[in-house]
Amino acid sequence: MIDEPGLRQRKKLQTRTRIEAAALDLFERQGFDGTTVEEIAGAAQIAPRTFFSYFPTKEDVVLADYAGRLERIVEQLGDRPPAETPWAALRASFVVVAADYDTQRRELVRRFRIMADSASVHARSLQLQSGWEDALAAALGARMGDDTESLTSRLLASAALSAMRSSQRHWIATGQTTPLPTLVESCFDQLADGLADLG
Amino acid sequence: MIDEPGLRQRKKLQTRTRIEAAALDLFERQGFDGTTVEEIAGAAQIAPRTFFSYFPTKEDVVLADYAGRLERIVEQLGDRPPAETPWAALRASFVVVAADYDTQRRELVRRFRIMADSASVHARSLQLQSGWEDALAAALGARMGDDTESLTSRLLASAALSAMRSSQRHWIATGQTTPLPTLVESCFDQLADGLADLG
DNA sequence: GTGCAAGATTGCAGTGACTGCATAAATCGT
DNA sequence: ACGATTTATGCAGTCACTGCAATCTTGCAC
Repeated sequence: MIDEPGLRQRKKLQTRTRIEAAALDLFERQGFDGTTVEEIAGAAQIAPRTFFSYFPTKEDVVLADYAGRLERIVEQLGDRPPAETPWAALRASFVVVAADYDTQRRELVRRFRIMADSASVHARSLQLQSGWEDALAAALGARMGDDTESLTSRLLASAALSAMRSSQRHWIATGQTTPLPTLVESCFDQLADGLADLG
Repeated sequence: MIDEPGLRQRKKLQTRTRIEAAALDLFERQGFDGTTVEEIAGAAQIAPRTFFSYFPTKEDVVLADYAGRLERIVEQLGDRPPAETPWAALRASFVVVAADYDTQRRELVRRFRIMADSASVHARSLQLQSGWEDALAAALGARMGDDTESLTSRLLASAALSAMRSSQRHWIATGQTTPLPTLVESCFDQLADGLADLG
C-alpha cells in the first residue's frame, strides 16, 4: 500500500509548493491586499484559473498547513489514556503540536507576520480554528460519554484554543525567546488551577 | 449637550432600520449567500451604492449591534472597584451584558440563526470578537499595571470570551431554557475554579 | 424666506476574488 | 500506442466593494 508517488502527484506537489513560495514572497513585499491572484499565478507560472484548484481562497495559501495540525491534535487526543482527565489529555495533545511549531519556527513566523498584516487572513484563521473547536468539542463529548451538545466540552475546547492562541501571540511578540511548548504548558496550567486568583 | 435629534439624524436612523429589517427578512427567506446587496437596497428603497454608507460589509447588517456591546463591557470593566480580582471584574462585566441579551432575546436569536447559516457572517463575528479581545486585554493590562504585552491579560481576555461564546451557543442550542446570565456565571465560575477536575 | 455650506444620495465605471463550463493537454494503466 | 482519467486553461459571468463626481437635501445664518 505504499504509493510510489507517480509523476502526476510529484508535479502537483511541486506546483503547490511553487505557488506557496511565490505567494508568500509577494505578500511580504507588497502586502497581502496589495497582491492579486493574477500576480501570484504569473510568478508561479500557472494560469490564474488554476490557482483555485490548489487553494480555495487567497487567504488559504498563508494558512496552508493549518488543516494538518487539527488532525494531529485530534489524533493525539484519541491516543491519550481514557483514565486521564479531559483537560490533562488536551494539555498533552496541544503540547505535542506546539513542539512541531518550534521545529518549523522560521516558516511559521513568516506566515504569522503576513497574518498580522492582513485582517482577512486573520479572519480566515479564526474561522478555521472555530472548525477545530467543533471537532475538539465532539471528540471530548465522545470521550466523556455525552450524547448531547455539552456546555462543558465546548468550554474545554474553547479554553484550550484560547490557551494556544494566547501562547502563540506571546511567542511571536517576544521574538520566540521562550519555547512555545513551555508557554502552552504555562497557559494550560493556569486554566487548570483556575483564574480566580490571577493578576 | 442633549442633542435634539434633527430631521437629518432621524431620517438616517429610519433608513438604517429599514435596511436592517429588509436585509434580515431576505436573509431568512433566501439565505445570506442567496441575497445580493442589490436586492436589499431595492427592498429598503435606497440605491445600491447607498448601502455601503450605512454598513461597511453585507455581513455587518447581521452583526449591527455588536459594536455597542464591547463598549458596554469595557465601560463596565472601568466601573469595577480596583480592589477586585481581574477575573471577578470580568465576570461581573460580562454578566451585565448577558442580561441585556436576555432582554433582546427574540431579535438576537433571529440574528444568531442567520449567522449559523452563513460561514462568512460567522467569520466576521469572530473577527469582531478578536477586536474585543484586544480591547479587553488592553484594559486588563492597564488595570493590572502592565505596560508590556502581557501573556496573562491576553489569556484572561481570551478565556472570558470563550466563556461568553460557549454560553451563547448552549443558550441557543437549548432553546434558551436557562437564562443566559446563569450560563455565563457558571462558565466563569468553572474557569475561576480551574478546569483540572472537570469531566 | 433666501442663500450658502455641510451632509446625504446616487450613478458610473472599475477592481478583484471566485465560479461554472467547455476544451485542450498531460499522464496513467493496459 | 491508445483509450480513460486527471489536470490545466480560457472565457464569460456574478457579486462585493470602492473612488469619484454630480445632484439633491437639510441645517443655519442673515
